[in-house]
Amino acid sequence: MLENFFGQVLKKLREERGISQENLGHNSGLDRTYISLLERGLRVPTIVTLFKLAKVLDKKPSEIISLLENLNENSD
Amino acid sequence: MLENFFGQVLKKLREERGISQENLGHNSGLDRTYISLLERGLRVPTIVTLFKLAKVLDKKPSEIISLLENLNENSD
DNA sequence: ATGTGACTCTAAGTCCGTC
DNA sequence: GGACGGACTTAGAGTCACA
Repeated sequence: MLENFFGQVLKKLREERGISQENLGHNSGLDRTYISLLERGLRVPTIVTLFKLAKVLDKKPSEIISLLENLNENSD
Repeated sequence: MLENFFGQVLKKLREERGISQENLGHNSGLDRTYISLLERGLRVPTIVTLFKLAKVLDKKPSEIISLLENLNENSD
């Protein structure tokens, strides 16, 4: 369920920044609808995409992965 | 050059564990030739693949990403 | 401002092999 | 044991129209 966890984390971080999917998409060079796919767990990003998103969210990529680890531990 | 950095890190961690590409591939459920592609910087993994590799390498996925960040900072 | 379906295109990942 | 190639299948990257 890593896709879903990533989606949850992404949405949470985005909302913490108070920006829209549209804004995040634009500033990371990704399509708005693609952000939507990620947040709904319908896509799993490559690490390149992870780095792009992290930059706009003002987080280290490793911090985002770390959040994922926490969710992932309590589930398999 | 994120692909190249990931390849370097992967190779380093694998050799530290003293296992072959074949072994890493088998234990992570990935193809041996794909491990080779990753190490040579010809492919970039998804985060799902990252988690699979990290497990066999006995590292946290975030630790691996962290190593990447260090390499990446001094280059763009 | 977002969800969703229906795409196309490219890259992830596999499987065969040779050197 | 690993580099490298070809041919392949699957899934991510990226876009658009519409609700």
